[in-house]
Amino acid sequence: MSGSAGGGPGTTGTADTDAVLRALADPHRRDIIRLIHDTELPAGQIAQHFTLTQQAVSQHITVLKKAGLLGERREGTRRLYRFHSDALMPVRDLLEEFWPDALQRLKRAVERDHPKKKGATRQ
Amino acid sequence: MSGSAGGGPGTTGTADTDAVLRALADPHRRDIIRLIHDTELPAGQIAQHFTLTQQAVSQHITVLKKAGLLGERREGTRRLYRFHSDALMPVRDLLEEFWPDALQRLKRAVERDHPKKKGATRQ
DNA sequence: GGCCTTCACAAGTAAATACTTGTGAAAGGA
DNA sequence: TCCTTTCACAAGTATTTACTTGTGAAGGCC
Repeated sequence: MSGSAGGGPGTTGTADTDAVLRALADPHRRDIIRLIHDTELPAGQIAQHFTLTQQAVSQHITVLKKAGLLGERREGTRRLYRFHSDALMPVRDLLEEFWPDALQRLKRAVERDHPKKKGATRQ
Repeated sequence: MSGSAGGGPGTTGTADTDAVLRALADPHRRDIIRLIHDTELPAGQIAQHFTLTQQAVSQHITVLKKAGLLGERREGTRRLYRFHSDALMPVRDLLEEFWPDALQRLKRAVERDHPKKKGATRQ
């Protein structure tokens, strides 16, 4: 059996899976992730990139945070957010379960794009 | 820029991505996919596996079908459904974009589990 | 102290979602 | 032909979602 990240009872992390997939199923939230994918950013700067209100973006951030996709670090009055890639485990597990062949293709794609990098796994 | 599956204007298939992720973000629908993952099944038999009404399951099937995750084949009064793994492309692309390291791990996992299988990609 | 800035909490609203019951179309068997 | 099976369409409802405006708490600067 694969993943089983959380410590919840029941089956293999269905609650997590739900939260993560639903969090990702919104273009605004995916854009937020893109913004802070490698750069840590304060909430205000994230909000500036959208036509939404500051509060709306804050709510999106909350959804992402509850799904485990965002980490928060307070610095004075500001709150800096960064992406938590580990939370994508349920998505990976789902792909692995539903479409194992995709992994073979991905493997080849990765080998083509990142020729011979070794053990670059962070965290 | 990765995938870009569809032929739409705008960015990289956001509409598809939304539909697929939202379709997957429901445990009932994921169970439906598990049921027909390798076996083709008529709607009625799918419905029997749930405590929901036949109509509710039919609605879930419609959602999955609209997301491209299910294919329909009519045979007499019955409608047989099968899983369309290609529709998971947006999910794969998302993983690739957001978590490239995961692919490295998957690659290793696949190599461990399927020692030296070659080009087993169906479709 | 007062006054900014940064940001989330609260409440309200329109639309979407996940169901229910009721019904009828499509196909096959008597 | 009528009758049954299989299944989606229709309409109604409760809950959730994606936003809005209003507000107040937390911290830094004068």
